[in-house]
Amino acid sequence: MAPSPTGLLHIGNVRTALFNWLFARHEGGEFKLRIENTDTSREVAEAVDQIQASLRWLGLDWDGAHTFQLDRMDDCRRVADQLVAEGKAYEDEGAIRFRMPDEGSTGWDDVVRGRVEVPNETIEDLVLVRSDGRPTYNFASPMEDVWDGITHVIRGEDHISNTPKQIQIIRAIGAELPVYAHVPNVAGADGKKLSKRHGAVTVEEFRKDGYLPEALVNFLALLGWAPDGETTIMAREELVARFDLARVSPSPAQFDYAKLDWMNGMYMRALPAAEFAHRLVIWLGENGYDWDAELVAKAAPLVQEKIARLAEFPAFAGFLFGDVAPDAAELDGGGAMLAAAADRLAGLEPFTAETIEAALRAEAETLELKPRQAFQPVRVAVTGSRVSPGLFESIELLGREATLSRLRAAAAAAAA
RNA sequence: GCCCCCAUCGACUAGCGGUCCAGGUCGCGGCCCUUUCAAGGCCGUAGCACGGGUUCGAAUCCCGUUGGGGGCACCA
Repeated sequence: MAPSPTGLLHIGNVRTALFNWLFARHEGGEFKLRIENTDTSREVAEAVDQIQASLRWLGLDWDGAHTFQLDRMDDCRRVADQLVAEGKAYEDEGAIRFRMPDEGSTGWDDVVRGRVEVPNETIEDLVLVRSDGRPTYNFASPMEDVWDGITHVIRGEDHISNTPKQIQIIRAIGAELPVYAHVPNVAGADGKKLSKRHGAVTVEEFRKDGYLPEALVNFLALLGWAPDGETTIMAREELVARFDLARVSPSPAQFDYAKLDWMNGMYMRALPAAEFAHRLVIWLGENGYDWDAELVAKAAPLVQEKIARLAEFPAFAGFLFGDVAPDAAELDGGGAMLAAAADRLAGLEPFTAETIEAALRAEAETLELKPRQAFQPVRVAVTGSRVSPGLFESIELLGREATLSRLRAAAAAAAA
């Protein structure tokens, strides 16, 4: 994988990186991380650390230390001089340009696209070394592929037009060509390049939105690849075991956030309760919520089946961690039920979901209310919302004291 | 303008000449379950871009059209 250190990792690049990683792990090869920093003017200081943090979070581990393209500046310079000496390149206003052939064509067998052939007359003499001595990407990149013994170059389809240029350079120095595979782009719902206006695009944003890395990886793997058309949920090991570069589709895929949400929900529900609670605690901590970890752990089982992303937790279970402000209009004339519920719960022993449910159902019957009519005002009063985790479990967790004060305040508001 | 790439339900895809009046998943609609919301179960909706070939036979092969994407930097 060869990102340029210009900012946060884009999800489209991650998908490409994932294909590289899956391929390398499946084949028992190595996955290398190279930072392409020959454009010093666009470099962002923290980018390298951020890129590595994102890859680690996703579990895409690379082999050996990461390398910097600019470190090969002198080596590139030497090769360029050699090419000039051989007449294969020439100086041009302080820069060095490669002499592209004018006739014939340059082609390769792309693993995902098949044979690609480009007429040489459409390829310009490209700059190898800038007038300030720094090599360009199109020169340094193939050179590094050769020096690092890269066997497979798996990259985005935007590099297709660079490939014949890089092939010509590698041929000029008499080295062996790597295998090329150009994977399709990832587009937004409108078919255009995935960008901010479509939603989250950087790994950090997905993390902040509460997606699980294993769900994101599973989803991304299916963007342009499928093992058989039937299997959808696949753990990391299964993805590695079944991944096949040749089965990657050549047509671009649209990023479907709704399907990602569904898949993330599947992964969250499949987590052991303790692990789910742990993830919640971590996420809350990373996102500025200073909530009691023990209470979070107790609330976790109540929400595990009901939310699709960790970030939904605060809105859904926040009533356990702070005051609520129910909308009087939503109490829906439940004054009698609210007051009676408070009375019933006041002396209830033990105070458990089971006994709470029995008490409230008994009251509903007394008042001749349907469950829905009876419980909804109570839910609004206690949780501050018409949508919440299970009512009785929520009340038990909230505790008698807070529940009674909320019920009484709401009863008063409903009566007013 | 030139070069390259792509084309199956709204989306992701299976399909690599007959077993496809096209299968799976998401979404969407309906029903069931139900204290809300979800989850879960059942049922349903919807597609081979178009036109020519090749062939006994085409979603599958070839050509063209149309549509979409990418690239034409001393960016990567």
